[in-house]
Amino acid sequence: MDKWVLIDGNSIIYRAFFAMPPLTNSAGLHTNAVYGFTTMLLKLLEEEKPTHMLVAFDAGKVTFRHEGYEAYKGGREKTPSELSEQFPVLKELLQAFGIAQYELSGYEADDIIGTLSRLADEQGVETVVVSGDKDMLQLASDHVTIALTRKGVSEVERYDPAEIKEKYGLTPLQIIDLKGLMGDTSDNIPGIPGVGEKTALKLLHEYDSVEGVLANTADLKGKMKEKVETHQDSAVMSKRLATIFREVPLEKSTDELAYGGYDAQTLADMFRKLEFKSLIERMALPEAGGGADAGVPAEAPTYEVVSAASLGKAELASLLASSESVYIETIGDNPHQARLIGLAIANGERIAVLTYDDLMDPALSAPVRSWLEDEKAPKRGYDLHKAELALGWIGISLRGIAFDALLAAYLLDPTESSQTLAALIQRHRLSAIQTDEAVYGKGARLQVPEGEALANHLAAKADAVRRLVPLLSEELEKGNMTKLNDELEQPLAVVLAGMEKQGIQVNPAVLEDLGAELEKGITRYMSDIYTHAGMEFNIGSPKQLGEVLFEKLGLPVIKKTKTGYSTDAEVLEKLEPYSEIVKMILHYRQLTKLQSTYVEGLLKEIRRDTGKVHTYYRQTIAATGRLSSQYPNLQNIPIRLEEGRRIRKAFVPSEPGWKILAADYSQIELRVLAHISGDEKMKQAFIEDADIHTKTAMDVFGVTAENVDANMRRQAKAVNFGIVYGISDFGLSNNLGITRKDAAKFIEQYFAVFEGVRTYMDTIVAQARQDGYVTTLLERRRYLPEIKASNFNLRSFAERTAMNTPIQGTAADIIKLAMVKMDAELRERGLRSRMLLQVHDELVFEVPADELELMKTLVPEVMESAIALDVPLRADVSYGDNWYEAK
DNA sequence: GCATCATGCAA
DNA sequence: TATTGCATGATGC
Repeated sequence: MDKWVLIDGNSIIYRAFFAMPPLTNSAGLHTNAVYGFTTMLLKLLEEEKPTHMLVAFDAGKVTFRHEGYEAYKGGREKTPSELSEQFPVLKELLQAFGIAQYELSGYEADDIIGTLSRLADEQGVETVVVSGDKDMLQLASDHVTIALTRKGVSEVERYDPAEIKEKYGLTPLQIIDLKGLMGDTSDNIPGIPGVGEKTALKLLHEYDSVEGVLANTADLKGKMKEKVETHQDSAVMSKRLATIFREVPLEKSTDELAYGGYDAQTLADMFRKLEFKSLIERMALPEAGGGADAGVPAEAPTYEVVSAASLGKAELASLLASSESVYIETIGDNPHQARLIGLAIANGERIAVLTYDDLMDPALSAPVRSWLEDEKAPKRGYDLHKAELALGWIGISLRGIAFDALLAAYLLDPTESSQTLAALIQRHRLSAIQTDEAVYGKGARLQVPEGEALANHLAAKADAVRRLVPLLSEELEKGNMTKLNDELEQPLAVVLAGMEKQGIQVNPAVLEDLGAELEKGITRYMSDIYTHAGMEFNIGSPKQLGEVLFEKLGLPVIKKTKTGYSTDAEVLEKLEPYSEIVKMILHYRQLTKLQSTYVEGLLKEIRRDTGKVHTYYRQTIAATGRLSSQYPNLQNIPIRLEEGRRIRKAFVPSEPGWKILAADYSQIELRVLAHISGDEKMKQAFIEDADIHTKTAMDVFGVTAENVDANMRRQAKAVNFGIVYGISDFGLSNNLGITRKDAAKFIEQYFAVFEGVRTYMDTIVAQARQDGYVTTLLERRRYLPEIKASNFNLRSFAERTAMNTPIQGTAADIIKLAMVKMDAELRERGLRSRMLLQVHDELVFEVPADELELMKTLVPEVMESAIALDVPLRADVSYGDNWYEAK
């Protein structure tokens, strides 16, 4: 049985372009639309198993539809160059897939598809038409189903005539009448002005067709009658424009559409050119390519893989002494619970592999263990931070970390989504290694091989590190980041591991009591909400909640998400006046959030044996240079509302009589801004240690300190925040609930006062445009390729990022410096106090009573002197019996 | 089982 | 259509 799949190429590539995040290969070619198209193709091939396939394209600019209506498809924005450059690529890709493509001068893709689907219908061939355009529904029939893309491209929704009937109450052909009445702004088809989908459907249910409506205008009333009568011609013309022409003189026989599968080698070469690594992986395409610029194939290893067990004592000792790299393998995302798989130690010719079992055999592993723990034996590796934790939990302390390829790769491009070894190797055009997923599988299918397969993979990774180290070092040097790496990030990794291993004590009783209290509140609100709604439903489901609020109770819809009604807190606050249920829902949300994320979530993370939680700070995630925190995230523990703030009472010292001491930078980001912009007015404010938001209000509103009221200060504060985030009038207006015009006025007034800030913002954007990147005070770098995009949204985002990253990133640099210095201070002074947490602008310690007075001065001193700026840095310190009290 | 979405917490 | 993150429950494949 034949099965045809007909694809509307133009429609799908457009959808793909706007649905996919920007993506370029290393040659700078945009590939996102082609990527999206490809994922859709793969899905179709798998699900439909077509015998015949065709991708149709529009040809030329003028089609028969323009005869008599020149404005057809007028008013469309020009295709962005980022997309138009992908058309030839797509056509090449289709060739590689072996899929037929067709275009015919004077006709659009949908006419070609219309004609072919008519033939399919006549011959009774099962056919699927794929498009993003609802017009295509008119082609549906007993044999032809229409697959419309839905959110993204790879997901489609299928329609046969019955489903169209169900959804619209129309036959496929009536879809044409629908468009005749309602028009289509994207094609510049007018329809009847003022008639939208709702009205059009109502009319069609009554009168069947455009002609039917026009013949019965007498039945209509008022405005509606007037509109329909005035725009009769328009409706008729619109219907004509919307009608897909199904008699195109095809110069192609349907035999030419036969699909015989793709050639794996050809496709792999194409994917490599596009750098679709994940797809090569997913489809298990061959590694080596025949093409000129195909990826670098895996070469025969230049090293010998040996089991450490098979080496003589002397041989092993000499290999360790001359080691060039080490790779330590763990499985599991949380390094505190990760399973240590094994390790490989490489010098040029020989790579020794130890499995976990080998490592647990004291006789065998003693020399390796002492090498790992030897501060003087330099280790060059990959993600040694994680390795240090995993080793730490089995009683081995990793010392002497000299270079970390992951950290270096992050500094070289902190936005790169994949920093895996396989990806790094490929980016540097070194001979390929297998991905972890290919070797281990993932999720439920995760299976670590034994013996040689595992040894070879570990060895390949150790070898990969060995080859990457000199390349990455050199690139760091070129980017002026050697010092940042060697003196800040690398030492910090060790400091972080120490903090993480130490952990922070959590008192479960505090959480359990709070949990019991929350439970009561949750039960109460739940029953109140059910009573008020007149039914029971899952309040936690935005979908069900939306149905209750907006359909059952009829509250006004404020905002929509891409899947339905929005019910977020911002929306609910606007709905408060309409129904008492809204406030209950807000309270319910607040309590359940605390219960599930903070009470239950935190309890789950407490180690049974020690009563502590051990977070994992990730040093290679945030594009700005900040840390992030996982398992649990201790950087988002509630503080703003009292109810949530009480969670902090559970964080206590791990030794009796000790205190929790916390110190936070005051206004560090605005101080950084004052420094890097050099704005005199702002610098002066900090030199005087003024309240910056009040000072801003005074200057922007032109009043004296006494005349700054709370509202003025609040607005000034919002503007200051906006400045740090890369301001836009839209963003500020949204935040302050004022018009965009007023917001723009505010910003203008602000810039009139802080001229240096304006100059800085202009300069940094220009610089980003010129260099392609921005830097922080310590030369941390972030590339912003989209600063040159023609797409307004992409470009604006890049511009805001250019403004924000040097500020947020420099603040991150500074607290990281303070952490490294603080750690050294504690050591050198032989103090027992321990640094436990970092929360972006705050450091948290546990401190014995006899060190409290010293630490109260030492911590802020170290933080304030971490770096000298043109304005003073200020850190406020506080302490108490738990984190809540340290406020 | 897995990915994605909506939501909300922090700086 | 304001910057950077992470965890949760619901949902749909």
